[in-house]
Amino acid sequence: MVDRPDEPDVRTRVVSEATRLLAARGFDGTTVQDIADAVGVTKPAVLHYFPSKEHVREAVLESILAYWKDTLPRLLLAATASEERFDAVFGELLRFFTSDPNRARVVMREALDRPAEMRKLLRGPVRPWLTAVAQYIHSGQRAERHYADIDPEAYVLLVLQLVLAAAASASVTSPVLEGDARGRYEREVARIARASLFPPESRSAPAGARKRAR
Amino acid sequence: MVDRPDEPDVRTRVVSEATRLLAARGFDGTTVQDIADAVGVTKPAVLHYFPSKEHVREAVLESILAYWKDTLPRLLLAATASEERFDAVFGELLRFFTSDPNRARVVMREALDRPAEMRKLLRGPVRPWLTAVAQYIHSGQRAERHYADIDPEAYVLLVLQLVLAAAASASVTSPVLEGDARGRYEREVARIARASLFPPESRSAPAGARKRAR
DNA sequence: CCTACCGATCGGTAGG
DNA sequence: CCTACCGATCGGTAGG
Repeated sequence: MVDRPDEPDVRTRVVSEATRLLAARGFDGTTVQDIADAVGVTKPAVLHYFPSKEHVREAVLESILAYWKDTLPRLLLAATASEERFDAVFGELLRFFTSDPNRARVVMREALDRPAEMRKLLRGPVRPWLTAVAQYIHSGQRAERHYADIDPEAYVLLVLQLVLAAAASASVTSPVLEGDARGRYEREVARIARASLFPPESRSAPAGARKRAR
Repeated sequence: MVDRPDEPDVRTRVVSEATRLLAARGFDGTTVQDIADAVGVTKPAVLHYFPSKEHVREAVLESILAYWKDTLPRLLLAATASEERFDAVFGELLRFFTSDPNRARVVMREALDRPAEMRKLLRGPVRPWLTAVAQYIHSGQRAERHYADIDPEAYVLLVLQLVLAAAASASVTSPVLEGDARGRYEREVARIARASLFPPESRSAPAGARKRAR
Protein backbone atom coordinates (compact mmCIF):
# COMPACT_ATOMS: atom_id res chain seq x y z
CA MET A 1 0.00 0.00 0.00
CA VAL A 2 2.94 2.31 0.59
CA ASP A 3 3.82 4.24 -2.53
CA ARG A 4 6.03 7.03 -3.72
CA PRO A 5 4.30 10.15 -2.50
CA ASP A 6 5.07 12.16 -5.65
CA GLU A 7 3.26 9.99 -8.20
CA PRO A 8 -0.20 8.41 -8.41
CA ASP A 9 -0.25 4.83 -7.19
CA VAL A 10 -0.57 1.91 -9.57
CA ARG A 11 -4.27 1.38 -8.87
CA THR A 12 -5.07 4.94 -9.90
CA ARG A 13 -2.95 4.72 -13.02
CA VAL A 14 -4.58 1.42 -14.02
CA VAL A 15 -8.04 3.00 -13.77
CA SER A 16 -6.87 6.00 -15.78
CA GLU A 17 -5.24 4.02 -18.61
CA ALA A 18 -8.03 1.43 -18.63
CA THR A 19 -10.60 4.21 -19.09
CA ARG A 20 -8.73 5.33 -22.20
CA LEU A 21 -8.33 1.80 -23.59
CA LEU A 22 -11.85 0.57 -22.79
CA ALA A 23 -13.26 3.73 -24.41
CA ALA A 24 -11.25 3.20 -27.58
CA ARG A 25 -11.38 -0.58 -28.00
CA GLY A 26 -14.05 -1.85 -25.65
CA PHE A 27 -13.76 -4.54 -22.99
CA ASP A 28 -13.25 -7.47 -25.35
CA GLY A 29 -10.89 -5.47 -27.53
CA THR A 30 -8.59 -4.58 -24.63
CA THR A 31 -6.21 -7.13 -23.08
CA VAL A 32 -4.85 -7.01 -19.57
CA GLN A 33 -1.45 -6.79 -21.25
CA ASP A 34 -2.54 -3.60 -23.09
CA ILE A 35 -3.42 -2.01 -19.76
CA ALA A 36 -0.21 -3.22 -18.15
CA ASP A 37 1.85 -1.82 -21.03
CA ALA A 38 0.11 1.55 -20.81
CA VAL A 39 0.80 1.77 -17.09
CA GLY A 40 4.35 0.46 -17.43
CA VAL A 41 4.05 -2.62 -15.24
CA THR A 42 3.67 -6.32 -15.92
CA LYS A 43 0.37 -8.08 -16.45
CA PRO A 44 0.56 -9.98 -13.15
CA ALA A 45 1.10 -6.62 -11.46
CA VAL A 46 -2.25 -5.39 -12.80
CA LEU A 47 -3.87 -8.62 -11.64
CA HIS A 48 -2.33 -8.13 -8.24
CA TYR A 49 -4.26 -4.86 -7.73
CA PHE A 50 -7.42 -6.07 -9.45
CA PRO A 51 -8.37 -9.76 -9.01
CA SER A 52 -9.58 -9.93 -12.60
CA LYS A 53 -10.10 -7.90 -15.76
CA GLU A 54 -13.75 -7.60 -14.76
CA HIS A 55 -12.72 -5.81 -11.56
CA VAL A 56 -10.83 -3.24 -13.65
CA ARG A 57 -13.96 -2.57 -15.67
CA GLU A 58 -16.01 -2.06 -12.54
CA ALA A 59 -13.43 0.33 -11.07
CA VAL A 60 -13.49 2.40 -14.27
CA LEU A 61 -17.27 2.73 -14.25
CA GLU A 62 -17.29 3.39 -10.53
CA SER A 63 -14.78 6.24 -10.91
CA ILE A 64 -17.17 7.94 -13.34
CA LEU A 65 -20.35 7.38 -11.32
CA ALA A 66 -18.67 8.38 -8.05
CA TYR A 67 -18.13 11.89 -9.41
CA TRP A 68 -21.86 12.36 -10.00
CA LYS A 69 -22.90 10.83 -6.72
CA ASP A 70 -21.17 13.77 -5.03
CA THR A 71 -21.66 16.49 -7.62
CA LEU A 72 -25.31 16.16 -8.62
CA PRO A 73 -26.84 16.62 -5.16
CA ARG A 74 -24.53 19.58 -4.57
CA LEU A 75 -25.58 21.25 -7.83
CA LEU A 76 -29.28 20.63 -7.26
CA LEU A 77 -29.19 22.02 -3.75
CA ALA A 78 -26.97 25.01 -4.54
CA ALA A 79 -29.12 26.47 -7.31
CA THR A 80 -32.46 27.85 -6.21
CA ALA A 81 -33.98 29.32 -9.37
CA SER A 82 -35.21 27.00 -12.09
CA GLU A 83 -33.02 28.30 -14.89
CA GLU A 84 -30.03 28.40 -12.60
CA ARG A 85 -30.61 24.77 -11.86
CA PHE A 86 -30.82 23.84 -15.53
CA ASP A 87 -27.67 25.76 -16.37
CA ALA A 88 -25.78 24.32 -13.40
CA VAL A 89 -26.65 20.67 -14.00
CA PHE A 90 -26.61 20.74 -17.80
CA GLY A 91 -23.44 22.83 -17.90
CA GLU A 92 -21.60 20.48 -15.57
CA LEU A 93 -22.88 17.45 -17.48
CA LEU A 94 -21.60 18.84 -20.77
CA ARG A 95 -18.31 20.00 -19.24
CA PHE A 96 -17.63 16.67 -17.49
CA PHE A 97 -18.14 14.53 -20.58
CA THR A 98 -16.66 16.83 -23.24
CA SER A 99 -13.57 17.49 -21.11
CA ASP A 100 -12.84 13.75 -21.38
CA PRO A 101 -14.88 12.08 -24.12
CA ASN A 102 -13.56 8.70 -22.98
CA ARG A 103 -15.92 8.88 -20.02
CA ALA A 104 -18.90 9.19 -22.38
CA ARG A 105 -17.60 6.38 -24.57
CA VAL A 106 -17.19 4.04 -21.59
CA VAL A 107 -20.74 4.74 -20.41
CA MET A 108 -22.16 4.18 -23.90
CA ARG A 109 -20.22 0.95 -24.35
CA GLU A 110 -21.40 -0.20 -20.94
CA ALA A 111 -25.02 0.42 -21.96
CA LEU A 112 -24.46 -1.59 -25.15
CA ASP A 113 -22.41 -4.41 -23.60
CA ARG A 114 -24.30 -4.90 -20.35
CA PRO A 115 -27.86 -3.60 -20.72
CA ALA A 116 -29.10 -5.60 -17.72
CA GLU A 117 -26.56 -4.01 -15.36
CA MET A 118 -27.26 -0.54 -16.76
CA ARG A 119 -30.98 -1.12 -16.29
CA LYS A 120 -30.38 -2.09 -12.68
CA LEU A 121 -28.34 1.09 -12.19
CA LEU A 122 -31.09 3.26 -13.67
CA ARG A 123 -33.85 1.65 -11.65
CA GLY A 124 -31.78 1.71 -8.46
CA PRO A 125 -29.16 4.24 -7.39
CA VAL A 126 -29.63 6.63 -10.33
CA ARG A 127 -33.42 6.69 -10.17
CA PRO A 128 -33.89 9.19 -7.32
CA TRP A 129 -31.78 11.78 -9.16
CA LEU A 130 -33.62 11.35 -12.43
CA THR A 131 -36.88 11.72 -10.55
CA ALA A 132 -35.61 14.79 -8.70
CA VAL A 133 -34.63 16.57 -11.93
CA ALA A 134 -37.90 15.52 -13.58
CA GLN A 135 -39.75 16.89 -10.57
CA TYR A 136 -38.13 20.31 -11.03
CA ILE A 137 -39.24 20.33 -14.66
CA HIS A 138 -42.74 19.37 -13.58
CA SER A 139 -42.81 22.31 -11.16
CA GLY A 140 -41.57 24.56 -13.95
CA GLN A 141 -44.44 23.37 -16.11
CA ARG A 142 -47.00 24.28 -13.47
CA ALA A 143 -45.39 27.72 -13.18
CA GLU A 144 -45.53 27.99 -17.00
CA ARG A 145 -41.79 28.33 -17.31
CA HIS A 146 -41.55 25.24 -19.51
CA TYR A 147 -43.53 23.79 -22.39
CA ALA A 148 -46.63 22.04 -21.12
CA ASP A 149 -46.21 19.02 -23.40
CA ILE A 150 -42.79 17.95 -22.10
CA ASP A 151 -42.56 14.43 -20.69
CA PRO A 152 -40.14 15.28 -17.87
CA GLU A 153 -38.75 11.80 -17.18
CA ALA A 154 -38.28 11.04 -20.88
CA TYR A 155 -36.79 14.49 -21.46
CA VAL A 156 -34.16 14.02 -18.75
CA LEU A 157 -33.16 10.60 -20.06
CA LEU A 158 -32.93 11.86 -23.64
CA VAL A 159 -30.91 14.97 -22.82
CA LEU A 160 -28.53 12.76 -20.87
CA GLN A 161 -28.23 10.52 -23.93
CA LEU A 162 -27.77 13.48 -26.23
CA VAL A 163 -24.89 14.83 -24.15
CA LEU A 164 -23.26 11.40 -23.95
CA ALA A 165 -23.62 10.78 -27.69
CA ALA A 166 -22.38 14.26 -28.56
CA ALA A 167 -19.34 14.01 -26.30
CA ALA A 168 -18.51 10.46 -27.37
CA SER A 169 -18.65 11.18 -31.07
CA ALA A 170 -17.51 14.79 -31.33
CA SER A 171 -14.19 13.66 -32.77
CA VAL A 172 -16.03 11.71 -35.45
CA THR A 173 -18.63 14.31 -36.40
CA SER A 174 -16.52 17.44 -35.98
CA PRO A 175 -14.64 17.09 -39.27
CA VAL A 176 -17.96 17.60 -41.04
CA LEU A 177 -18.31 21.05 -39.49
CA GLU A 178 -16.17 23.96 -40.58
CA GLY A 179 -14.52 26.49 -38.30
CA ASP A 180 -14.66 25.86 -34.55
CA ALA A 181 -16.33 22.47 -34.91
CA ARG A 182 -16.21 21.50 -31.23
CA GLY A 183 -17.58 24.86 -30.17
CA ARG A 184 -20.37 24.76 -32.74
CA TYR A 185 -21.27 21.24 -31.71
CA GLU A 186 -21.37 21.99 -27.98
CA ARG A 187 -23.32 25.20 -28.43
CA GLU A 188 -25.91 23.42 -30.56
CA VAL A 189 -26.35 20.64 -27.96
CA ALA A 190 -27.03 23.28 -25.33
CA ARG A 191 -29.37 25.14 -27.66
CA ILE A 192 -31.42 22.02 -28.45
CA ALA A 193 -31.73 21.10 -24.76
CA ARG A 194 -32.72 24.66 -23.85
CA ALA A 195 -35.03 25.39 -26.79
CA SER A 196 -37.00 22.21 -26.16
CA LEU A 197 -37.41 23.09 -22.49
CA PHE A 198 -37.91 26.87 -22.32
CA PRO A 199 -40.25 28.55 -24.79
CA PRO A 200 -38.57 31.49 -26.52
CA GLU A 201 -38.82 34.97 -25.06
CA SER A 202 -41.15 37.16 -27.04
CA ARG A 203 -38.33 39.32 -28.39
CA SER A 204 -36.28 36.39 -29.69
CA ALA A 205 -39.31 34.88 -31.38
CA PRO A 206 -38.98 33.30 -34.82
CA ALA A 207 -38.74 36.51 -36.73
CA GLY A 208 -35.38 38.24 -36.58
CA ALA A 209 -33.73 35.66 -38.79
CA ARG A 210 -30.15 36.53 -38.15
CA LYS A 211 -27.92 34.97 -40.67
CA ARG A 212 -25.04 32.99 -39.39
CA ALA A 213 -21.58 33.40 -40.68
CA ARG A 214 -20.21 30.12 -41.79
CA MET B 1 -24.23 -21.10 -54.83
CA VAL B 2 -27.62 -22.52 -55.78
CA ASP B 3 -30.14 -22.25 -52.98
CA ARG B 4 -33.62 -23.39 -52.09
CA PRO B 5 -35.99 -20.86 -53.59
CA ASP B 6 -38.39 -20.87 -50.65
CA GLU B 7 -36.02 -19.65 -47.92
CA PRO B 8 -33.55 -16.77 -47.62
CA ASP B 9 -30.08 -17.78 -48.76
CA VAL B 10 -27.26 -18.31 -46.30
CA ARG B 11 -25.61 -14.97 -47.07
CA THR B 12 -28.79 -13.10 -46.15
CA ARG B 13 -29.28 -15.12 -42.99
CA VAL B 14 -25.67 -14.55 -41.96
CA VAL B 15 -26.11 -10.79 -42.33
CA SER B 16 -29.36 -10.94 -40.38
CA GLU B 17 -28.02 -13.02 -37.50
CA ALA B 18 -24.71 -11.14 -37.48
CA THR B 19 -26.59 -7.84 -37.10
CA ARG B 20 -28.26 -9.20 -34.01
CA LEU B 21 -25.06 -10.61 -32.53
CA LEU B 22 -22.82 -7.64 -33.37
CA ALA B 23 -25.42 -5.30 -31.88
CA ALA B 24 -25.58 -7.28 -28.63
CA ARG B 25 -21.95 -8.28 -28.12
CA GLY B 26 -19.89 -6.17 -30.49
CA PHE B 27 -17.36 -7.34 -33.05
CA ASP B 28 -14.75 -8.62 -30.60
CA GLY B 29 -17.42 -10.22 -28.44
CA THR B 30 -18.88 -12.20 -31.31
CA THR B 31 -17.19 -15.29 -32.75
CA VAL B 32 -17.65 -16.69 -36.22
CA GLN B 33 -18.88 -19.83 -34.49
CA ASP B 34 -21.62 -17.79 -32.76
CA ILE B 35 -22.82 -16.60 -36.16
CA ALA B 36 -22.61 -20.09 -37.65
CA ASP B 37 -24.63 -21.55 -34.77
CA ALA B 38 -27.29 -18.83 -35.10
CA VAL B 39 -27.65 -19.53 -38.81
CA GLY B 40 -27.47 -23.28 -38.33
CA VAL B 41 -24.36 -23.97 -40.41
CA THR B 42 -20.73 -24.65 -39.58
CA LYS B 43 -18.06 -22.04 -39.06
CA PRO B 44 -16.22 -22.84 -42.31
CA ALA B 45 -19.55 -22.47 -44.10
CA VAL B 46 -19.82 -18.86 -42.93
CA LEU B 47 -16.24 -18.28 -44.04
CA HIS B 48 -17.13 -19.72 -47.42
CA TYR B 49 -19.62 -16.91 -48.09
CA PHE B 50 -17.55 -14.19 -46.41
CA PRO B 51 -13.73 -14.39 -46.76
CA SER B 52 -13.26 -13.15 -43.18
CA LYS B 53 -15.11 -12.00 -40.09
CA GLU B 54 -14.30 -8.44 -41.20
CA HIS B 55 -16.26 -9.01 -44.41
CA VAL B 56 -19.32 -9.99 -42.38
CA ARG B 57 -19.06 -6.74 -40.43
CA GLU B 58 -18.87 -4.72 -43.63
CA ALA B 59 -21.89 -6.50 -45.10
CA VAL B 60 -23.92 -5.74 -41.96
CA LEU B 61 -23.07 -2.05 -42.05
CA GLU B 62 -23.63 -1.90 -45.80
CA SER B 63 -27.11 -3.43 -45.45
CA ILE B 64 -28.06 -0.57 -43.12
CA LEU B 65 -26.52 2.23 -45.17
CA ALA B 66 -27.92 0.86 -48.44
CA TYR B 67 -31.45 1.47 -47.17
CA TRP B 68 -30.79 5.16 -46.67
CA LYS B 69 -28.94 5.61 -49.93
CA ASP B 70 -32.24 4.82 -51.65
CA THR B 71 -34.73 6.19 -49.15
CA LEU B 72 -33.31 9.59 -48.20
CA PRO B 73 -33.22 11.09 -51.72
CA ARG B 74 -36.73 9.79 -52.34
CA LEU B 75 -38.07 11.38 -49.14
CA LEU B 76 -36.32 14.70 -49.76
CA LEU B 77 -37.63 14.97 -53.31
CA ALA B 78 -41.16 13.80 -52.55
CA ALA B 79 -41.96 16.34 -49.84
CA THR B 80 -42.21 19.93 -50.97
CA ALA B 81 -43.20 21.90 -47.88
CA SER B 82 -40.70 22.42 -45.10
CA GLU B 83 -42.66 20.78 -42.32
CA GLU B 84 -43.61 17.91 -44.58
CA ARG B 85 -39.94 17.35 -45.27
CA PHE B 86 -39.04 17.35 -41.59
CA ASP B 87 -41.85 14.96 -40.74
CA ALA B 88 -41.02 12.66 -43.64
CA VAL B 89 -37.30 12.38 -42.98
CA PHE B 90 -37.42 12.44 -39.18
CA GLY B 91 -40.38 10.08 -39.07
CA GLU B 92 -38.69 7.55 -41.31
CA LEU B 93 -35.43 7.88 -39.36
CA LEU B 94 -37.20 7.15 -36.08
CA ARG B 95 -39.29 4.37 -37.57
CA PHE B 96 -36.31 2.65 -39.21
CA PHE B 97 -34.17 2.55 -36.09
CA THR B 98 -36.85 1.92 -33.47
CA SER B 99 -38.38 -0.88 -35.53
CA ASP B 100 -35.06 -2.73 -35.16
CA PRO B 101 -32.88 -1.23 -32.41
CA ASN B 102 -30.05 -3.54 -33.44
CA ARG B 103 -29.44 -1.30 -36.45
CA ALA B 104 -28.88 1.68 -34.17
CA ARG B 105 -26.64 -0.36 -31.88
CA VAL B 106 -24.49 -1.55 -34.78
CA VAL B 107 -24.05 2.02 -36.05
CA MET B 108 -23.15 3.28 -32.56
CA ARG B 109 -20.67 0.48 -32.01
CA GLU B 110 -19.15 1.17 -35.41
CA ALA B 111 -18.66 4.84 -34.47
CA LEU B 112 -16.98 3.78 -31.21
CA ASP B 113 -14.88 0.94 -32.64
CA ARG B 114 -13.77 2.52 -35.91
CA PRO B 115 -13.93 6.31 -35.65
CA ALA B 116 -11.60 6.78 -38.63
CA GLU B 117 -13.84 4.79 -40.98
CA MET B 118 -16.96 6.53 -39.70
CA ARG B 119 -15.26 9.89 -40.21
CA LYS B 120 -14.46 8.93 -43.79
CA LEU B 121 -18.09 7.95 -44.33
CA LEU B 122 -19.35 11.27 -42.95
CA ARG B 123 -16.94 13.34 -44.99
CA GLY B 124 -17.55 11.32 -48.13
CA PRO B 125 -20.73 9.55 -49.22
CA VAL B 126 -22.93 10.81 -46.36
CA ARG B 127 -21.82 14.44 -46.59
CA PRO B 128 -24.00 15.56 -49.53
CA TRP B 129 -27.13 14.40 -47.72
CA LEU B 130 -26.24 16.10 -44.47
CA THR B 131 -25.55 19.27 -46.41
CA ALA B 132 -28.81 18.96 -48.31
CA VAL B 133 -30.88 18.66 -45.12
CA ALA B 134 -28.90 21.49 -43.51
CA GLN B 135 -29.58 23.61 -46.59
CA TYR B 136 -33.33 23.11 -46.20
CA ILE B 137 -33.08 24.27 -42.60
CA HIS B 138 -31.07 27.27 -43.71
CA SER B 139 -33.80 28.18 -46.20
CA GLY B 140 -36.36 27.76 -43.46
CA GLN B 141 -34.40 30.19 -41.31
CA ARG B 142 -34.44 32.82 -44.05
CA ALA B 143 -38.18 32.32 -44.39
CA GLU B 144 -38.47 32.66 -40.60
CA ARG B 145 -39.96 29.22 -40.21
CA HIS B 146 -37.11 28.10 -37.92
CA TYR B 147 -35.17 29.61 -35.03
CA ALA B 148 -32.52 31.99 -36.29
CA ASP B 149 -29.83 30.71 -33.95
CA ILE B 150 -29.86 27.10 -35.14
CA ASP B 151 -26.57 25.77 -36.46
CA PRO B 152 -28.07 23.64 -39.25
CA GLU B 153 -25.16 21.24 -39.83
CA ALA B 154 -24.65 20.67 -36.10
CA TYR B 155 -28.41 20.32 -35.58
CA VAL B 156 -28.71 17.60 -38.24
CA LEU B 157 -25.79 15.63 -36.81
CA LEU B 158 -27.13 15.89 -33.26
CA VAL B 159 -30.70 14.91 -34.12
CA LEU B 160 -29.30 11.90 -35.95
CA GLN B 161 -27.32 11.00 -32.84
CA LEU B 162 -30.32 11.54 -30.61
CA VAL B 163 -32.45 9.17 -32.67
CA LEU B 164 -29.68 6.55 -32.75
CA ALA B 165 -29.06 6.80 -29.00
CA ALA B 166 -32.76 6.71 -28.20
CA ALA B 167 -33.41 3.67 -30.39
CA ALA B 168 -30.29 1.82 -29.21
CA SER B 169 -31.00 2.28 -25.53
CA ALA B 170 -34.79 2.31 -25.34
CA SER B 171 -34.75 -1.17 -23.82
CA VAL B 172 -32.39 0.06 -21.11
CA THR B 173 -34.09 3.35 -20.29
CA SER B 174 -37.70 2.31 -20.74
CA PRO B 175 -38.02 0.48 -17.43
CA VAL B 176 -37.52 3.86 -15.72
CA LEU B 177 -40.65 5.20 -17.37
CA GLU B 178 -44.09 4.10 -16.31
CA GLY B 179 -46.96 3.23 -18.61
CA ASP B 180 -46.27 3.06 -22.35
CA ALA B 181 -42.53 3.62 -21.96
CA ARG B 182 -41.59 3.11 -25.62
CA GLY B 183 -44.32 5.44 -26.79
CA ARG B 184 -43.41 8.13 -24.26
CA TYR B 185 -39.77 7.88 -25.21
CA GLU B 186 -40.40 8.11 -28.97
CA ARG B 187 -42.88 10.96 -28.63
CA GLU B 188 -40.42 12.94 -26.51
CA VAL B 189 -37.60 12.44 -29.05
CA ALA B 190 -39.85 13.84 -31.75
CA ARG B 191 -40.94 16.71 -29.51
CA ILE B 192 -37.34 17.71 -28.69
CA ALA B 193 -36.31 17.64 -32.36
CA ARG B 194 -39.38 19.66 -33.37
CA ALA B 195 -39.39 22.15 -30.50
CA SER B 196 -35.74 23.02 -31.08
CA LEU B 197 -36.40 23.60 -34.81
CA PHE B 198 -39.83 25.23 -35.09
CA PRO B 199 -40.71 28.06 -32.73
CA PRO B 200 -44.09 27.52 -31.09
CA GLU B 201 -47.18 28.90 -32.79
CA SER B 202 -48.46 32.04 -31.15
CA ARG B 203 -51.49 30.29 -29.71
CA SER B 204 -49.38 27.67 -27.94
CA ALA B 205 -46.90 30.30 -26.91
CA PRO B 206 -45.32 30.15 -23.51
CA ALA B 207 -47.64 31.64 -21.04
CA GLY B 208 -45.27 33.40 -18.77
CA ALA B 209 -42.34 33.75 -21.10
CA ARG B 210 -39.88 34.64 -18.45
CA LYS B 211 -36.49 36.15 -18.78
CA ARG B 212 -33.60 33.82 -18.93
CA ALA B 213 -30.54 34.52 -16.91
CA ARG B 214 -27.18 33.13 -17.78
C1' DC C 1 -20.56 -27.01 -47.21
C1' DC C 2 -18.04 -30.55 -43.30
C1' DT C 3 -14.01 -32.61 -40.51
C1' DA C 4 -9.82 -31.72 -39.01
C1' DC C 5 -6.66 -28.94 -37.90
C1' DC C 6 -2.80 -24.61 -37.68
C1' DG C 7 -0.26 -20.46 -35.38
C1' DA C 8 -1.30 -17.00 -31.92
C1' DT C 9 -2.90 -15.27 -28.19
C1' DC C 10 -6.28 -14.89 -24.49
C1' DG C 11 -7.12 -14.24 -18.98
C1' DG C 12 -5.30 -15.84 -15.02
C1' DT C 13 -1.80 -18.16 -11.73
C1' DA C 14 2.21 -20.99 -10.37
C1' DG C 15 6.80 -20.67 -7.50
C1' DG C 16 10.37 -17.57 -5.83
C1' DC D 1 5.25 -13.46 8.17
C1' DC D 2 3.89 -9.37 4.85
C1' DT D 3 3.90 -6.26 0.46
C1' DA D 4 4.66 -5.81 -4.22
C1' DC D 5 5.85 -7.50 -7.88
C1' DC D 6 8.63 -10.73 -11.93
C1' DG D 7 9.53 -14.54 -15.53
C1' DA D 8 7.30 -18.31 -17.21
C1' DT D 9 3.66 -20.94 -18.43
C1' DC D 10 -0.97 -22.97 -17.45
C1' DG D 11 -5.61 -24.77 -19.85
C1' DG D 12 -8.74 -23.16 -23.43
C1' DT D 13 -10.22 -20.93 -27.47
C1' DA D 14 -9.90 -17.53 -31.15
C1' DG D 15 -10.01 -16.68 -36.52
C1' DG D 16 -8.99 -18.81 -40.50
